[in-house]
Amino acid sequence: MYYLCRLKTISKKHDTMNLDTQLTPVVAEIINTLYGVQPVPETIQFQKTRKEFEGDITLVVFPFVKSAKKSPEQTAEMIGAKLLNDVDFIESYNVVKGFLNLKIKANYWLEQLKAIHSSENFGTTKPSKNADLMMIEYSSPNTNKPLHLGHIRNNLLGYSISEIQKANGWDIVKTNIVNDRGIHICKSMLAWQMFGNGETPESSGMKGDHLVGKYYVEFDKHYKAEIQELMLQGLSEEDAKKEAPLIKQAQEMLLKWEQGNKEIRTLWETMNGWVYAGFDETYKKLGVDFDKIYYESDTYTEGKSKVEEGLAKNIFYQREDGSVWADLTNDGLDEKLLLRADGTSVYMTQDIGTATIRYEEYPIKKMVYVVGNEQNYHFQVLSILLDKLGFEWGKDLVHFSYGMVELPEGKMKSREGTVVDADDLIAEMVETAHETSQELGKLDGLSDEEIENIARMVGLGALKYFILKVDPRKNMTFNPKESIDFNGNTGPFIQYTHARIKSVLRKAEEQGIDHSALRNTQLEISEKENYLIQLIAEFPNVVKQAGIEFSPALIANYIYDLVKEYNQFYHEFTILREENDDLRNLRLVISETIASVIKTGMGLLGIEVPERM
RNA sequence: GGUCCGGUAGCUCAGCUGGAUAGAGCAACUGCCUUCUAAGCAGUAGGUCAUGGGUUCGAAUCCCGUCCGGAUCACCA
Repeated sequence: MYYLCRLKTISKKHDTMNLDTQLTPVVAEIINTLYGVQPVPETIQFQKTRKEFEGDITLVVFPFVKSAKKSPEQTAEMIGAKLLNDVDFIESYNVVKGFLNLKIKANYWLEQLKAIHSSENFGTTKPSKNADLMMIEYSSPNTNKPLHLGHIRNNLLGYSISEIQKANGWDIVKTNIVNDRGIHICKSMLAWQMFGNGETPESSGMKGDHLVGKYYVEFDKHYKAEIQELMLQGLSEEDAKKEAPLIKQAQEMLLKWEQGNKEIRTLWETMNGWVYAGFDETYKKLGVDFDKIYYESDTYTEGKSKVEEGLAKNIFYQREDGSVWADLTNDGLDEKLLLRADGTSVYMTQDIGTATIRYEEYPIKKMVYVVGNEQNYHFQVLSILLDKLGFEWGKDLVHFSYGMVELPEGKMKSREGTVVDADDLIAEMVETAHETSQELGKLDGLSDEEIENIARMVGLGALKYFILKVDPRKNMTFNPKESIDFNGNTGPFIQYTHARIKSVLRKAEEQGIDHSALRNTQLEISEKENYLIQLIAEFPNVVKQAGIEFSPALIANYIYDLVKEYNQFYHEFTILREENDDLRNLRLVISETIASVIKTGMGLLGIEVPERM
């Protein structure tokens, strides 16, 4: 098992499509010819030429100066001359210190563009019929309170990484394990029984998950009061927490639930039903979904039997009180409880059960858990336990461990009411998007329905992009007042660029311009156009890298770079008014290809892009 | 205390498998709409890459120490 934060990758980040794989063997051959040594493949490193120098791709020659027994400049010069001679698409080279900058012929890039423009699903690999299956678990809510900002990050990451892996040829099953049982669920049930007066989502007009959450808070309030009372009577805080009537009643309720008490089960089903309806609404608004949902109430007993199996095989041991433990001291960890003395299961037991069932139901090649980094230890243990139990996939499970979302004043705390509610946040974003487009007068003349839809896309785009552009492993700060912007490195900026391109393309169509094929690939093109094509050509590598690193942020940052470059181009060049038809068509093809990369890339983040805004 | 993660502009973040003068956005200031959408573009200003060593031709990037922050080490989930 590994944390993604430790994942090392092999491929380079900024390589250009095919180019460095094409050139690497040539360089190896040249080094061999010139200096009589076979270079280690890793020492042949290409990078994108920095903007301040002339060229498209740069070979770092420092690794070869020893075997060349020459200065870096001389070495670079020799290799450059040979490359120019041997490779037909190299136009020229120049040497700066130990850097050999190669300029590639424009024609090479134009041919690339032509191929990209006429290809379908550029940048993504469709899963083949016998593709390996990756199961991705995300969301995994408790059914006692509504979703909040932390869940939003989880959901967006889970959904996006599923799309990204799909684009890398995996067969994906998105799954959700709903934590629908346990003492915390009983707390809200009990509070509702005692103080609810039969309130329902219908009678109160409240969303089901919010209603149940309200009673969870209610429980806590009364529970705390009872603890205070008992402490005044002289009990220690610890004892008071154990002896409070409410907690005892909740435990009693849990016991009844486990025994299948009809009344309790009915209440449980009713209240969970409210919560599910509420969650479905939030998921839908957020645009995330699942292929298969598991419920812990269905899987926890399977965990128990697996643990008992392990006990029988002496993998685990039992204490005098009857509790079952795993001794992980040989793995550098502690001892871990798996079954309580009364035979009830804990979190770990349930995860073992769920994993077992999943592997029975699906031919899983890779199992991914999208869960916060606060549970790193848990997954380390889970991996070892599954391995000990004889599951071959145990040690290979992936914990996609992501950082917490913090507010400017620190961690979100439900007890202090500083939690940012998911539904509220989404509504606010859409509302702001709506106001902004009205202020800008961009949507005049569109139907109310269209305006609503665009506001929804833009508001959600802002939120999603804001969260996904950050490296998932890192904690991030979310300032509700300031964080969400519609300018600069934001979702709306990218969506805007897409809409802008679409507008140009519509006008081209109105004028009857046919740019369906890039006919002339022998054009003189500007540096900006050249660079845009190179950026476009990098897209497939970015998708691949994002898959290897499990990082939607790579996609987000790439699209931003692309869009920023495009806007400069858009400002500097005319497209439709260009008098040279070939050049005009080239610019249309570049624009259209970029619009399509934006759409695909944003799609990998779960963000829609409008045709106009 | 043990283990793990992080510290880059005032703020939010890129860059980190070692490569050229560390980049964006926000906030501040200055320009650019009679021309394909100004949610845009151009510019000014802003840095001891926490800190001290080490490895290297070369370190924000790798190694070690220190400081600061966070997570975790539950018969919670």
